[in-house]
Amino acid sequence: MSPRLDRDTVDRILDVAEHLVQVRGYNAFSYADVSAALGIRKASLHHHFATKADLGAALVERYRRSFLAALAAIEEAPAAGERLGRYVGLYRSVLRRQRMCMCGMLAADIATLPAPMRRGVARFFTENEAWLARVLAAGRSRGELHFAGAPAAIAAFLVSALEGALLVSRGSGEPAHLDAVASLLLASIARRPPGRAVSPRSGRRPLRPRHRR
Amino acid sequence: MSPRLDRDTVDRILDVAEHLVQVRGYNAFSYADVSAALGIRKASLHHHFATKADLGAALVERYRRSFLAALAAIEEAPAAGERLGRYVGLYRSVLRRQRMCMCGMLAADIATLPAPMRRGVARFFTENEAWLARVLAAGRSRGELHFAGAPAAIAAFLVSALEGALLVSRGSGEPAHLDAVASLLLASIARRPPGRAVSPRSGRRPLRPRHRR
DNA sequence: GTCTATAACGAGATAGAC
DNA sequence: GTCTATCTCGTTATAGAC
Repeated sequence: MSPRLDRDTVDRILDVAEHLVQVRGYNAFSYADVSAALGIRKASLHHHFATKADLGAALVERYRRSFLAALAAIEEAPAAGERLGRYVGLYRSVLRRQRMCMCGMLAADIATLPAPMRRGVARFFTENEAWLARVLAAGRSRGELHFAGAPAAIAAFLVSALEGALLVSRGSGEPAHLDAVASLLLASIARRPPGRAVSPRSGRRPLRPRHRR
Repeated sequence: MSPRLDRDTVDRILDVAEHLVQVRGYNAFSYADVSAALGIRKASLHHHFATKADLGAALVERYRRSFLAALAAIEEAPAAGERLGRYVGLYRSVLRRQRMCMCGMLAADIATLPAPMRRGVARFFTENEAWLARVLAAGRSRGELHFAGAPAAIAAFLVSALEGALLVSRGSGEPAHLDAVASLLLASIARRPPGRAVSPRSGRRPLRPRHRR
């Protein structure tokens, strides 16, 4: 009975566990940590998630779905540039909250994860890249974006750069790292301003902050 | 006495531990793992590294120095393009050996590391980027490379993209990921062919595989 | 659904013989 | 320098009362 309360507890457990994984990694958080944060006993946690592997699998599944939902929300923006800006914003927000992308963190832990978690992590990245590739392809065909090569390759590139920027920002203790990378990424793909004549050096300037005409 | 044998044992311990960290992370390897791999008892390991924190600090220090040495070796190549190619090759080699960059891995674990390790990891990234920035600046001033913006920003960008490519390659189970990213990176910085006139669309093409011309 | 209590194990670390 | 033996603690997990 009382499926409502049950649901809530499960969600609260997942919230805390997700945060812990994003900050400490899968192997450096325990039921005791979740227990302390929630004011609930370890044994009670096992009632909701029998094993840590079960908890981990639920964690990945929820994160993946919620990320996909965020991507779907971004598609409501009509302009490709806006979509990319918001996509990058997802990563900025992760860093602002002093976390790592949960699946990026789990990618580091991959060798130690149970198989269902590994599959979920792989799926997160392939779906993430597939979505990006669609946005890129649509944006280019509408003349809103400018890049050469396969959208899938650029998508892989964007995901790598953003995940890496989160990682290096943590490692170097320099949060501005991500902003520098994000600016370069967006500028290198944004449409060149159409009014601008082709000056000899107009070639490539991956640096300027976006918007601007 | 017998400092020779001592040295060797220390090195073998560090070799095994480094591998374990690159594959499993700092929190998912133990003295028991090293012990088993080396055929030496746990207590003997403690003779060489009193605590895991000591072992970890030595690990970071050695990795950082050895990476710097690899960078110094790369500088023997006179051409900037060649230097960058070899730099990217360092990352390719890590992936080929089915590992993660050790400091990239430790960047994920950063919240759980003892302070000396954290400092070593941060230093690894700043030195790494500083070296790259120098290579980029020199290459551009000699007309061998082509990019806009501060070399330091591009350096941060390259490191992020490569670390991220290693990470995502692991997470997605798709090793080709890194190759795609590496090609895009090198192409976006390589010198534009001088013979080529400035065509209306020559603007920006971060995409095409280098050489050609 | 939550609790207390406890089992079973592996981790990092130490003492002291050889 | 390496060993055996042992300690202490934290971890995942279970049993069974409330």
